[in-house]
Amino acid sequence: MPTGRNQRADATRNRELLLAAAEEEFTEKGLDASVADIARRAGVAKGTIFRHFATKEDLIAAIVSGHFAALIAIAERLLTASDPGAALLQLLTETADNIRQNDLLFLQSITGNDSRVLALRDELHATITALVTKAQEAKAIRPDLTGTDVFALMCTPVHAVDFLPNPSPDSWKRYLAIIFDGFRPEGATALPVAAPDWG
Amino acid sequence: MPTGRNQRADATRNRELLLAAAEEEFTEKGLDASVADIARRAGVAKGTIFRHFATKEDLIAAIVSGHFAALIAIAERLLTASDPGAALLQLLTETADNIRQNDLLFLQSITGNDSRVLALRDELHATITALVTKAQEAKAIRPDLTGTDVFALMCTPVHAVDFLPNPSPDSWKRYLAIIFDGFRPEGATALPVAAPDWG
Amino acid sequence: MPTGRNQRADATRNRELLLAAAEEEFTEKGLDASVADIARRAGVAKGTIFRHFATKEDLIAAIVSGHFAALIAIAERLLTASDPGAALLQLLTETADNIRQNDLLFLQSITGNDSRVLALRDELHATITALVTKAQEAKAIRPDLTGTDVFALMCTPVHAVDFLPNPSPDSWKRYLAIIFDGFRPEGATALPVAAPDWG
Amino acid sequence: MPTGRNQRADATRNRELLLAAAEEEFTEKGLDASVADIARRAGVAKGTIFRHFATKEDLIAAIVSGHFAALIAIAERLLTASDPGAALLQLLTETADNIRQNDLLFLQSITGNDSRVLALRDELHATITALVTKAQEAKAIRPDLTGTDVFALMCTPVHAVDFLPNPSPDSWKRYLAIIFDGFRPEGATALPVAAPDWG
DNA sequence: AATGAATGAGGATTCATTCAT
DNA sequence: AATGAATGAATCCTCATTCAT
Repeated sequence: MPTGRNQRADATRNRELLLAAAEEEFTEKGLDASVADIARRAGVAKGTIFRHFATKEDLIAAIVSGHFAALIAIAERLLTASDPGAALLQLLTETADNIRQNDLLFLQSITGNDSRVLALRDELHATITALVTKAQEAKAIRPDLTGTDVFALMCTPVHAVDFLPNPSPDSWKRYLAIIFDGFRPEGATALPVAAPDWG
Repeated sequence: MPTGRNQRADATRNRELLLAAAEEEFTEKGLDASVADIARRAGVAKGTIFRHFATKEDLIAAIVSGHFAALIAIAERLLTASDPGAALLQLLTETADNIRQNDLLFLQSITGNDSRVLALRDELHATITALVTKAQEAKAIRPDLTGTDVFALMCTPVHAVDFLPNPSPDSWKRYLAIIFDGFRPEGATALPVAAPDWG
Repeated sequence: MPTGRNQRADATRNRELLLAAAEEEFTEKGLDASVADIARRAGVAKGTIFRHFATKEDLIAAIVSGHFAALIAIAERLLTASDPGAALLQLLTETADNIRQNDLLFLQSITGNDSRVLALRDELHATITALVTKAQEAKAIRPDLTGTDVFALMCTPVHAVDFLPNPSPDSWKRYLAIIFDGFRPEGATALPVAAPDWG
Repeated sequence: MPTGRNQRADATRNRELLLAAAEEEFTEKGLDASVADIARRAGVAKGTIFRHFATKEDLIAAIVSGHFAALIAIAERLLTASDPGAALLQLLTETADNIRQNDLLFLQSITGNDSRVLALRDELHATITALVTKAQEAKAIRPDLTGTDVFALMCTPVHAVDFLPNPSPDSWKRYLAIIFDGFRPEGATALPVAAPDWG
């Protein structure tokens, strides 16, 4: 016996289906994935997509927001870890793993105006910065590194894999290890340019 | 009255104009830059573009080929340098600098079928591998690194900058330095996964 | 707990709310006013509108019917006035005033098939014809004018205002006066074409 | 042997075909006539319409402009007539005749921002005002009438016909005669409202 | 070889209407 | 009776590509 609650449950399910379908389509076809294809993949009518997301851009913002939120959760959890250096490496590992399945990095380019996305991005940046500071106090990473640097480099291991002819699903771990080795405090080269501002 | 020779000269010039205009447009607007805008920027008619490049994809392949060729030239020149470690760093620096001006990375996604582009990419990969080997023989970089690894990581300094809210034009130098620090042989962490195959 | 009676009362109220909201929306946005906006303005769900009016066209027909009914009431009241000429002018004045607030003229274009609207229109035409005849018997207006003529010209004062760059709300009175001056019997020009048939 | 000139001639012809088709479609279906239908009627592809008119609104502006230009030509020609009163009547006659075939009055509603249309409208208004002044100096029409009044009333004879169940193509002449009788100077009623401003 | 007009498939979005709850 | 989610046809417009000149 379906209640009003059930109806809402159906709509919620459609929303999830759409987000999932959109992620897959965007991953496969990039930003030009069509709303029609997303709807088809989700098994709903084209119009339904606009009930849930007023605009294609809104849909993208929702996806990006979801990922940022997930990354924030990861980072906050790691903030209480006992070994700050390991925690930072763990953050980068989980981040890359989260991103690896759906490389939505390019989606960010469109969400530059969405205040919700921007707020989440700032929050993630702040949490990462806190983690970086802790790791530096523990002398686990080089002292000239900033949270902004880590934020910028966070996705590069996954991205590096994209330039390979036959990307294997695990190679990002290799590139993360190399980059993290660049974070070591011992024998670090003096950096040629000052750290970029965040805001 | 233009002679056959002159006409050919004009056509060649148009080709160059179109390639230059296309690079600028793609840099500014990404893959969605329109053929019409490129033609307008080059100062030729829309139809002319298709006389030179059968397809928008062909045009992109031509651009990407040009950049690969430039990178190959750089790499080959550095092959004869006396300090192989410095040469490798120099390669990555010049590559990033070359890319920074016209980020054509996204263009690669489309050229996966173009045999000319693939051949050039293979050639670049081979030259980089030779440089890497020399640097390893000189013990300038860690021995577990492969040419494929360097190829994959080559663009990441530039890409990292794209994730910053206010990208400053020089920040890639900072990220290249950090990543290159990860190439140091001393105290390198054992890499968790094997190097990916190239072909 | 609403009883059957209460529910019916609610439904009636909803119908009125919808009609009022629809008039406002149509006035503001023309025929393209959306059913969704009307529902929102009325404070009911979109589905409810279709319980009351099977079709958007039906809703429009209901509005037009209401206005025709109002005009009929005005005309019938004036049928008993002592000065038939003044009564005719009064009819045109009240009509224009009624129309001015909600220009529903454009709505008529759609209701050409609705028998209820057509019947009301015929009734209004008949009443106007009676008023015209009385005015002619009193020699207040030119004898070659027909009820059909007056019906046709009835809305023109309001419409004339629409062609002005800055319409002022009272200008229709000016145009009604001018047109009504064309109704004067003295010195009337012979009309070049016969009066149109009504049905 | 077709030259560049011929090609241009073809394009010009398509432009005319499109304008004609658009007028017919708009006349039949109102502002909601679809671009696709217009293209089909003109016998060209949908895309062609946008080569000639960047926007549906632009197309409408072109139509309205054409009509305003025609009316201006009529008015200017009549400015030199010997009998100014007859000239004014003639203007209204030719205007109505011009408009009768394609009632594009409603199209004006959309062109409120198009400076070209606005300029033509102002020019027409000015010319009409000149004609009115001349007619008043000749005591052919009432002295309290303005060019703005005539502009506003210009289309009403045609519009009146639209409210008839079976509009006959000539009835507008009847309504023009009636309205023009309202312009007579003798026995004119004092107008209840001041003449509206133009700009 | 160059031009630019024409083509038509494809894209995002809107909206009247239907339907499950 | 009311709700609001889902539908899918229709709309304006864009753009790579073709073609007549």
